[in-house]
Amino acid sequence: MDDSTGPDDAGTTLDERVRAESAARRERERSRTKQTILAAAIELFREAGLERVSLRQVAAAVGYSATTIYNYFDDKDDLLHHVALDGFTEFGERLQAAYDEGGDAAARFRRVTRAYVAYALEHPFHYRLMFMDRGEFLERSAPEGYARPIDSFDVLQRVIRDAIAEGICPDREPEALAMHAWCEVHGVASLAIATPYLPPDAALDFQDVVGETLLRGFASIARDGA
Amino acid sequence: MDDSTGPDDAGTTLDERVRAESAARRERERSRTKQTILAAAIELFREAGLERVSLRQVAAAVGYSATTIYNYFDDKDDLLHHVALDGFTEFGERLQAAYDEGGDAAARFRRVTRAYVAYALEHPFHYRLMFMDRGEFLERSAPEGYARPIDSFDVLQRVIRDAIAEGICPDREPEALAMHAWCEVHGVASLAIATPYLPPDAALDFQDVVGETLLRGFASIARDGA
DNA sequence: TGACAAGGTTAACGCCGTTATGTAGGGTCG
DNA sequence: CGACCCTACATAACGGCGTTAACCTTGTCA
Repeated sequence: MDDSTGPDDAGTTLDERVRAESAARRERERSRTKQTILAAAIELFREAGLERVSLRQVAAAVGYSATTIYNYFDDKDDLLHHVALDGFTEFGERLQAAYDEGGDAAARFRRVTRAYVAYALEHPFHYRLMFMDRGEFLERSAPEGYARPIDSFDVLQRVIRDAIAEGICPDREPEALAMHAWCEVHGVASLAIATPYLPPDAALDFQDVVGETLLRGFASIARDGA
Repeated sequence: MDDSTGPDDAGTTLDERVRAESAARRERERSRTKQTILAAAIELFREAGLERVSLRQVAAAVGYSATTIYNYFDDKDDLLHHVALDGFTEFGERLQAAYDEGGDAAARFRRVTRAYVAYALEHPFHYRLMFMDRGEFLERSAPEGYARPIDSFDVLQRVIRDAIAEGICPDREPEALAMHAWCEVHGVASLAIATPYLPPDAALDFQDVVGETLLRGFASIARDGA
């Protein structure tokens, strides 16, 4: 907003510039501390999930008292939201990367859905937090600098649009079809994570079969109608 | 086991019979109290989920002190396990009822999968506990008198066997195909429960579409091969 | 009668999230 | 320079949690 921090602004006194510089430095310090706390929370969370993340433990990990966390986050929920946002960002990037490898719609579908399940298996605590325990984080507005969680869903939707364009998917609303695909992959991922009957080792191969069957179903409807 | 409580057993003294009767009565009392506690826990849980179920609150609801719960359950986890078992029983019965309405395999598939999602929507806290938060309960051995959780899965498996028999499903291992169907319905159910992007109102209709597509996919593979 | 077990109690421990309160230090300004 | 205030931390405390230990009461039984 205010650009008085520039070194050669006309109409600003030295005093004003010093003050602005100082405010900016404090802002940076503050942001750095916040990142430090968040990093510690994420590390604890990655290791052992929610049970390990208490304000007291996070604070101890960074050498602060527990109440100091409240200087940087509204409450524990806000801190967890930031942990989730960290997950959404990496998750979105991985889906995007899988999409960007190119190929036809079917190839993209296979890679993106596989990447989806792979992420869940590699980061089960994050996946739980984002899509099972605290799904409401999905539509909580993200602070500046964070990927919108919904972006991951956009990747799925683009895959579907490609598939429609290639005629291997019925010409319905892409949102609904993408939601359909989401149910697929989420079903596989979450059962693998949360129940003993779909062992994580087998889940990726299983996803291949499930995904292929969905492609067959879509193609069948696209060809012969509903 | 011991049938000495019968009124006309030869070789038992009056004393023995009185003692046995008394022991049996104590056993009944004990079981009744346990059921009372469990019922209170289930009621609290149905209303507000895990957050509401603390040993202290359950105890208060039945007029005991918190520590008394430990006379009837190992710990909080054991109590929750029993709450889950209650859910597994009703869940299994509803799937079974849907199966029992008859019809061909496709009709049974539609009804059972729809009943699956319907249960999840009606009892979201129970569904969360059973299949999302504490999936390990699925293979924890159930105490006497409780349905084996796995029985619900058996219903799905029977539907698949019927479908294979009718040729609308590829002739693969029924376990894997049932797991496939499980991923389907669990994906729909759990996204509807846990995330804001699949509204519960729409989930049942959505399941119809998803289920139909799976049938198409299975039929396509059964017809043309993988 | 007297030991004993069963079923209940209260007290306490160490966690937890959160709030109220204090304090040390630097920035701002008369 | 000194008064002030705001920021960034700290400590203490509250109520709630699961759980354990210690105690009491009461009915059973040798």
